[in-house]
Amino acid sequence: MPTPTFFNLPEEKRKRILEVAMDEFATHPYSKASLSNIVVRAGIAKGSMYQYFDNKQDLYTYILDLAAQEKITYMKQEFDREDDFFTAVERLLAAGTRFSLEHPQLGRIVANSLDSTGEELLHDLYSKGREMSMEFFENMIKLGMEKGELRQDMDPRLVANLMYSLLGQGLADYLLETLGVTMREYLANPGIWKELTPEHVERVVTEVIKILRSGLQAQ
Amino acid sequence: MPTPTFFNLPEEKRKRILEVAMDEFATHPYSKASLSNIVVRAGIAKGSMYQYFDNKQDLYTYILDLAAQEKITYMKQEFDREDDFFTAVERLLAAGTRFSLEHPQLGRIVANSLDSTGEELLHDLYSKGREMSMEFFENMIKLGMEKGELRQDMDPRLVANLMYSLLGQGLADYLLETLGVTMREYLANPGIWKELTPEHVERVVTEVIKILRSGLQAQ
DNA sequence: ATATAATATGACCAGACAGTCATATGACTA
DNA sequence: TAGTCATATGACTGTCTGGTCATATTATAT
Repeated sequence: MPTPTFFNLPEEKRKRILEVAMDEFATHPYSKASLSNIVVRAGIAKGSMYQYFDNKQDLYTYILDLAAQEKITYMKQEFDREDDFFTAVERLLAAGTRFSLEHPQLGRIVANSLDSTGEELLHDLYSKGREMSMEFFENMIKLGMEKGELRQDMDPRLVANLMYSLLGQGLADYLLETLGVTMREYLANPGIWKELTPEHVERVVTEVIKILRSGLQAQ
Repeated sequence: MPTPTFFNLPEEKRKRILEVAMDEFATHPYSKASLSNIVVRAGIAKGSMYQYFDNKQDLYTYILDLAAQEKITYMKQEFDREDDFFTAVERLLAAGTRFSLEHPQLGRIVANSLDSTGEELLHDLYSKGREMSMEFFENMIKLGMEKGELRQDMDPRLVANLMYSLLGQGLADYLLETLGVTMREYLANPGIWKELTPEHVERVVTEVIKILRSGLQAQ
């Protein structure tokens, strides 16, 4: 957690530091992100950073938490526990994809945290995030089975795993790819979002859900 | 590419260097893998490494290529272009999963290369691998559509994307998870493989294919 | 104006990194 | 034995890293 000093900072300065740090962690995995680089870009002294945060990990976890909270809030708006399974998944997938396109920086920070390989220091933190998602999915699936919306000859944990793979960053990446834009380029210039209207997102999401519902096989 | 000197090395020494380097690149992403660490563990001088390879990237690309070739060879054994779509996917998925469990080191090296975020240097190389897989999937899908095995109201590119997400490292990870083992632990002690028989893998693969075929929805 | 506390600073440190190079060792040839 | 070529070596360089700390600046209160 940041020190009280950090919260006493004039808002302009505090925001600037956060923005720069977010950009750094969105464009580099934890171990490659550079504190030295951040402080230079934010126009503050190295020592000052250590008046605000204990160390690199403290800064990172704070920022990851901010990003994750923002995404969760965004998704919760879209989630309605009264929805049937496929409607719920459709809305979650649409919301997640829109979030990644509207807030690519935050999206990347969260997405980076989902691949725990190679960051031993953060492995526990990262696992926790994955486990929470998995549990959420698993409960949705079990409920869908009880309500008779889903086939019951499946292992919920396995299905949750498949959904986790499917519903991640993948769809946003696919949409950018159809425009010939890499996520890297998009991060640097998100103006291209104009072409990716919510309707466009919705159309692709609908197709994915149709597949999730009925499979690939010809009738 | 390695220098002639490297290939002139006594086999024992050459193998030892490769083994150590593979382990390093399997357990660390490119930027975190340490040449200094490799040479110490392999018991050779730093300078010697530079008699064998131009630089770190040269060593890495060589090793990634070895791992990828090995996996491709393994998968090709299992692939039969006469198979119908779902049989082909089933066999590919089973083979890929078995490969990751039988050769976790090679599997990790390849899997690490599939996430190009944060390794700007290697971005082009990594993209090429992804594009080749995607093209392969896309062709399979188009063929399946033509043969009437698959629904034809889907965008092949989108389906290829979904398959790419689905058929990656995910299933091997899931299987390890059901045993309460992380990939990290498994890499250090692959002896646990005994519990993960090919039949076990086949059972889970069959379930995934059933879902891929007919979806999640209750009939 | 003075004293006290909060904040800002950047030179500095130790460690790790990829990569270099002059020198040493060995092996093979004449 | 002398000479030539391939190979091996590890001390060293330059650069970057996260992190520290004595000192300087600023704001607050008396």
